Formats: sequence, C-alpha cells, structure tokens
Amino acid sequence: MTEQVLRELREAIIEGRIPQGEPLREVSLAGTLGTGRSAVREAIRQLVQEGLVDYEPHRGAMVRVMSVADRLDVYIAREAIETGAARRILAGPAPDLTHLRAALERLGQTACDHDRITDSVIDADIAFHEELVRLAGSPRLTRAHETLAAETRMLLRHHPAYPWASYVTDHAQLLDALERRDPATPELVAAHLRLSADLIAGELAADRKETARVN
Amino acid sequence: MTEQVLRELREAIIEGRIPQGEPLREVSLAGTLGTGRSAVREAIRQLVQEGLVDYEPHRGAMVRVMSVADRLDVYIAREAIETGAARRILAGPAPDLTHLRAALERLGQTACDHDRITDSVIDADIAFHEELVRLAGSPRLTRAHETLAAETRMLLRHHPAYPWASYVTDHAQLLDALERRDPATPELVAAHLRLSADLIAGELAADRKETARVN
DNA sequence: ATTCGTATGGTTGTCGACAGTCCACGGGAG
DNA sequence: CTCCCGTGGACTGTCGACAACCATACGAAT
Repeated sequence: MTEQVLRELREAIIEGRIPQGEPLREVSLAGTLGTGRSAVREAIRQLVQEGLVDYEPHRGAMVRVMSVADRLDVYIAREAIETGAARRILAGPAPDLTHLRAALERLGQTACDHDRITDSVIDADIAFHEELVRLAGSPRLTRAHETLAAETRMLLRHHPAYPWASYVTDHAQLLDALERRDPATPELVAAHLRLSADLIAGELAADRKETARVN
Repeated sequence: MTEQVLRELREAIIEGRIPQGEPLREVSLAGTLGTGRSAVREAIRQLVQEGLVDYEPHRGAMVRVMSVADRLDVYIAREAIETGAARRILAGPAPDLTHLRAALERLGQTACDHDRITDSVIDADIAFHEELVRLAGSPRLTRAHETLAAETRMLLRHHPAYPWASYVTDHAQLLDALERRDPATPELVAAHLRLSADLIAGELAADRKETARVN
C-alpha cells in the first residue's frame, strides 16, 4: 500500500498537480489518500531519493523547485552514466540487443501514432535509455539511472522541445551504432543528451536575459 | 536518533561485525540498540539505498553478500561517475582546487603515518574522490557517488591490495592533471580505478580456478 | 518603532500494538 | 519413504498516540 501512495504522489508531482514548493504534510496526505502516516512517510523518503522532493529534519518535505540548473544537471548526470554504460558495452562482448530493438520499435510506434511528445512517447523514451544502461550489465549504474527516471519524466513532460524530425532517427542511430559496435557510440550518446541539455541552456540564457531586463 | 542507528549499523556492517547474509530483524536490533522499530526501519531503508543491505517485501532485510562481480561493479560505476565528473570539470572553467589539495595533503599525511591502508587512510581516499566529483558541480553526480561511498569503504577495508608504492603518487598525478587541465585526465581517473578493479578481477579468476578444481 | 521573549499552534520524531503474511515444522495420506 | 496439506511461530506492514521540536504571532520593554 505504500507502493500505491508512492505511485500516486510521484504521478501527481510529475504531472504538476502538486505544484513546486508545495509542502507535503504527512497527516494531510494520509487523510487524503486514505492511509496512515507510515506509508506516506516511506513514500516521501523514496521521493527524496528520486530527487522530486526536498526534505529537512523537523521541517518536513516539499515538492522540489526545479531550477534551470537542476534541469541541466539531470542531463549532466545522465550523460555521465549513459556514456559510461556505452563504454562498458563496447568493452565487453556483444550483448543481446533484442530488448533494445523492441524498445526502439515501441518508440517509433508511439511517436508515429502521436505527432508530439505524449506520456506514452516519454515512457518509450525512458524505457529505451534504461535498456541501454541495463545492457552494460552494471546493477549500480542501472540503479543510479533509475533514480533519475522520475526527474527525466518530469522534464520531458514540461519541456518537450526536442527536434521532432530527428527524434526517432537519433535513437535509431544509437541502436545502429551499438549493433556496429562503433567506438564513437559514447560520443553519440553524449551528443544526443546534450541536444536536450542545450535547449534547456538556451532557456537558461533567456531567463538570465529576462531577469537582467527586470533589474 | 535514527541517524545514530544508521551510523551504528553501517559501521558494524562495514567492519564485518555483522556478517554477510545475516538477517536484520527490526525488533531484535531495536532492543539491542535501545530504540524503537521505526528508527531501525528508516536506517535499514537508507542502507538498502547504499547497497549494503538486501531487502525483500515481507521477507525482511539481510546484510548483502558481496560477490566478486559486485565488488567489480562498484568500480565500474565509480569509473563512469568519476570520469564523467572529470570530463565535466575540463568542460567548464577552472575550478577551485584548494579542497582537493587539502584532501591530497591529508591522504599523504595519513599514508605516511601508517605504512598500510588503515581506516584513516580510507577516509582520506574517499574524501579525495568525493571532492573530485564535487568539483564537477553536479549535485546528482555527487549524490550518486556518495551512495557508493559505503560500499567503497567496505571494499577498501577488506581488500586493501593497492600497490602501496604508487598509492599516494597516483592521487597526486590526478590532482596534477587537473591543475594542468590535461585532456587525458578522465583516462587517468579510469586507469586509477581500473587498477583496483583488475586486482579484484584477479581474485575472481582465482575463485573460478578454485571452484573449477573443486568441481 | 524595533527588538527580544514568550506562548501557542502545528508538524515531525518516535514508540508500542494489532493485523497480515511468509516460512518451517509436523502430521497424514498415498 | 515421499509428498501434500494444515498449523503454529515469527516477522513485517500498518496504524494511531504521545512527546519533541520549530515557526509564527503576540506582547512588552527599551
């Protein structure tokens, strides 16, 4: 039942139904969700680990306010982890790419059905990248990447600016590079992630400009 | 008070006072540590995040049995994170290396005082690498690295086979490369970590040989 | 008017108790 | 003798209650 509370809260935060900066009161949430305080407490702890919630002792938890720097940081961390995974894949024997192909297939299918980034496209995207990291065969890298999944989902949902024309083909190129065991695969992964990061960085510059004009 | 329980349990597991595979009963530990079940529960959750404890719903927690593959994996994950951090440092402006120099100083001092790897040397080692990652300015990378600290400490304590002659100089080379902003710094970091990993891999080979002979 | 001290409401930290679940042991049938 | 089923014990999952703590609002003194 704590799992149910966790999913409920996570979804509510990602969808923005609970706004950023909103404090999460344990008793209140317990009453709303029809459960006890323990379950809410556990769920909040997990959400803290996932980076969706800030927490201070004796102060309580609040939905994290994601600054532009934070959003960039998600991609910085993902770049380190995913390129490391790619390097690891190339270092070892050729892995079974069946699941990755299937993930790409689902990504192409959902992207074809909808002509913009929807939740199903986001799910397929994240599934693709998680499978990529999983192929490195490192439980700890996979774990580290999974903790970033919630934030990634949040970013993709509120910041869906990726060049739609090359959205699927870029992922296909990653798979292709992996199939050919191209030594440049890590750089390709980095470039793919940096594309999203640069779009956010542009937003950061716009913010700077905006605040500068105000001041 | 949950923090106290956490430190107590973590230290006991790292030192091996609680053997691997030992189940962690909440009531029992609560009685032993003179606290309630909640504190023990919270501490166990954190230890699960740190990879020291395995957990299954309705089954309880047990001290994780670290296979050789697991020990290797710690270094695989660290290599991805730390090389990513090094790349990030080189990509940005030159950071303030004061703290890193101080960490190296402490490392050299403790290594000079003791002629083998002791707990204080381990602390200095981990502090050095954590500062290295911190310099990348990525909270998420730092966080991911911190979750590996406990396992790293455990490994260094039970597997202190690093070429002692180059132990300090290798770290000094890392700092030097960072000061010179050497583009090869990430490879240097990777080599440093792979040295430890290879020693463990040798142990893995020995294990394989041993089991093969038994069979 | 400002600042310090105090009080008060609300929230988290912690605890013990009850219910649900899993596992191991034991008994009976084949 | 082996296998299946039932039962008991122990442990975790969950809950509500009490205590500790923090923050804010209010009042008084300077």
